Amino acid sequence: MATLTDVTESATSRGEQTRELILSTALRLFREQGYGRTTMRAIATEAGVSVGNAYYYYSSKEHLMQAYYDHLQEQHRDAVAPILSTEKAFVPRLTGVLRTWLEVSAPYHEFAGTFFKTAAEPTSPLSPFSDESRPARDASVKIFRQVVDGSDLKLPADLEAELPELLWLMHMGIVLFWVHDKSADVRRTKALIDRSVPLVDRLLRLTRVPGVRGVANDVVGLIRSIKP
Amino acid sequence: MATLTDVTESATSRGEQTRELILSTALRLFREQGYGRTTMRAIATEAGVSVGNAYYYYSSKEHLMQAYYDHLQEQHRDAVAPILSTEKAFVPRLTGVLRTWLEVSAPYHEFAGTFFKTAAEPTSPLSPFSDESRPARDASVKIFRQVVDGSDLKLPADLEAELPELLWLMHMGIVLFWVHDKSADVRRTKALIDRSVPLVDRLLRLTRVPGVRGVANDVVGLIRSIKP
DNA sequence: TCGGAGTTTTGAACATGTTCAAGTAGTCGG
DNA sequence: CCGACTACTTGAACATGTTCAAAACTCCGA
Repeated sequence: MATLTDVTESATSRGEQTRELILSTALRLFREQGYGRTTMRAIATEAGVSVGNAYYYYSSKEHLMQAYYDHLQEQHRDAVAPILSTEKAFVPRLTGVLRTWLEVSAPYHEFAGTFFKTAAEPTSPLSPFSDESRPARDASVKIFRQVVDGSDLKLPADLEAELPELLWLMHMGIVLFWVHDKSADVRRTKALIDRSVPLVDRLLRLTRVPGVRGVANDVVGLIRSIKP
Repeated sequence: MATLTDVTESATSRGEQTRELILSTALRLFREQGYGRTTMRAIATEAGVSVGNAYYYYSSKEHLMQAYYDHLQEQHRDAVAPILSTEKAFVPRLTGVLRTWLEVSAPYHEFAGTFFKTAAEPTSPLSPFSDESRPARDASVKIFRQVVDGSDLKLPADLEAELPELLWLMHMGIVLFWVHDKSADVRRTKALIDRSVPLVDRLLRLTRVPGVRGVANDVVGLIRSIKP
């Protein structure tokens, strides 16, 4: 609960407490019964407010999820800090960041599917590509920029500039895999991380090989050309 | 209409006509007003049946979309045949297949977002990774297998075996990009295809370079290890 | 203290996907 | 032709996200 109230600066107007009460109740119910089975009526009742009041603070059920996403984001950023400040090698840095995300998100694995469902819709404000979630996305990319900058990697400047976003994309891919991962203790996702990170490392270092550098340049050019 | 009725073998039982009437009405309304704004009541009314009857044939609104997806699949397979039988070089083969998908799907671009939204949910039968959509997925992968097999590519056997699925994955990525592409005439998606295909081609041919082959082998190993 | 402006709260009403018990119609063995 | 079995059809009822007009509350200046 404390983590939730910490998030916003101390109550600015009357309703802040109600807002947070609704949010924490919603997150709890989402976790306990899944997103689909949690009704707005249930959230309102459990929080001791009316349905209309819940809508006064969160204009839709999806927006409650958006709030969850921001919450997750902050937890991840905090949990990752010690790794980034101690570890210097690229592989453990990236592995650590990705596995930490797994840990932070674990309680929500079951209902995460529904989250990414709505996130996949381009018109949804929850889409990871939407303007509305730019702050969260930028914050996430920033983490990967730290992964790159603080590491022992030596890369061509242009590739290094694009790399954080590419790693964020990789992260999104892993999240997609995780959402579908039904193995015990998400073993398969963990395996994916542990095996793909060293591979990325090798690939990146390969960019020094003459024949490969050309392709790498093309990749960078492609990325740049399709950016909005 | 013809394409729709062709799909299933000639009427096996009484209700087949009704089934197809409902489907074609639904697809038309989806196209005309978008998925979200098309109500089941509207579909039923327009098709001249009751709401309950629509549910007798399609157990949910999502299943109507599943039917649309199958329909699209078949159109793509047919439209792609001439390319696969004439073109021999890998780059134009793959480019042709991907751009043809764009053409076939163009009328549905607007409401495709909603489609892929539900498709992204792992528990949905519409998920491209679900058992229920395995037939459609296999059919799609098969197209990419033809792209590889009929081309001038010379690759290590294990990589060649995995390549069709990898290309299908690439296709999914492009679809995701397309869904979010708001540029006129989906120019950006077309650019993505035209630039990324030659890049893939170069990457694949690079696997002959000694230093690269090791990485390629690891990629193949990784793919295999995470398959369910 | 009073009145009003802004903020918060309420719950009934609405829209729409979905279910279901009941009805209808075609079909087949006798 | 009859009865019954299956296939099909119906529409009212239900569940739940969302809206909204009205009420309640808070705060502040006169």
